[in-house]
Amino acid sequence: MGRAPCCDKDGLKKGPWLPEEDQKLIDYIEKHGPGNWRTLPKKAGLERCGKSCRLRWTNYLRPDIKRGRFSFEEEEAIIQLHSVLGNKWSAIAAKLPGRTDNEIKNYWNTHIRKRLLRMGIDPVTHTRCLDYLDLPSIFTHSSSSFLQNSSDHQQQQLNLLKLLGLQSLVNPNLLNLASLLSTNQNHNFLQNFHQDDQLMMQNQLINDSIIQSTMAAPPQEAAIFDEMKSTNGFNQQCQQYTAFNDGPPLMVNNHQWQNSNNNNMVGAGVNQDSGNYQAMMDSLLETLGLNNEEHDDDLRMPPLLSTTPPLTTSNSAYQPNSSSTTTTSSEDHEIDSYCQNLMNFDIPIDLFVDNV
DNA sequence: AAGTGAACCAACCGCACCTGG
DNA sequence: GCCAGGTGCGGTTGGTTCACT
Repeated sequence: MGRAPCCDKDGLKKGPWLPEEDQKLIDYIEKHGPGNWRTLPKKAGLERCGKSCRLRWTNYLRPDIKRGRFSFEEEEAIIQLHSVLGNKWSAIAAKLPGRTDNEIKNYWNTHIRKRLLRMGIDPVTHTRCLDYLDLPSIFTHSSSSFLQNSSDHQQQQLNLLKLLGLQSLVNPNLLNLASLLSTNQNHNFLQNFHQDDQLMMQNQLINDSIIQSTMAAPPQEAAIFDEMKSTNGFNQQCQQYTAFNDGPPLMVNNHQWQNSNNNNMVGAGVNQDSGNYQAMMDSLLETLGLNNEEHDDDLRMPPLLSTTPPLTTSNSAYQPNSSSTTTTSSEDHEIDSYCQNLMNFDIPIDLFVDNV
């Protein structure tokens, strides 16, 4: 049995609202308040369905609606909130006074989403896109620190395939968790909160991610995450790790946990911390009766998530200095670089986020 | 000036959740 | 606990405007 329609649509008007209709709706709501949307149209003398009236009021006629172009600050808030909340437009709108979910959604789809794509950033995951079909240019991308760190071409290719394997084979939920725990994106992002808020939010994000991952993960992975949740000091150790390291930890040689940015692996503290992380993961696996050789693929951290220099090689990726790509206006250029900064989470959003 | 395609955005649609009987 | 109505939300559509040829 299907649901009954929200109202009898026979004879009801659809399409754009006329000024007279707007005025009737405004007059009625100012006098009686929004109330029951189903009965409102009849009482207000409108030949519209209640749903249409509600939408017109909430998206257009409400007195507190701010109209006009989105400011840089608003755009910044939208991107950052979207990275945390996803397509929860109403939740995002709740953090931006005067803006409606519909308006934000439209602005995202028509402006921000395209801009991020042009910059080679996946607007869904907020991580860099990698065009797997353009492998030759990846192999010849000499500016990549990943390749610079390898000694010979064969090793470079081997590492690259390993890298791609990490990106494509690991459970996406694990990647999310891994990036959450370890990337400097989130470190910088969290850095901008007061310490208490920071700890609270980071724990919340970690717990949410673990819950989400556990729900979607196969039984063995679920068991690992249950253990992670119950392991004393796990969150604290992750925070310590991200506080000292620029990039996500990597599992190398099946046994060693290592900072992804080898150049920074020189300080004693950093090495010590890397060792702590490794010890943590090793003890966790041992507790579960697992060992690294058998399960490292499941727990390896993704090296490409945010910390490595741009490895995006898609033909459509935004390349500011490339003459072969479509040129953008200076304004777009400016906004693009602005967005690039946003993706590093260097700009505080605490003005917009009370509690996430 | 006319034609065409892209961009924009208000509005619609269908689903899911909430709530009261 | 079940059901139906009310409401909110996210995805999509289609009309209008703009830019380009």
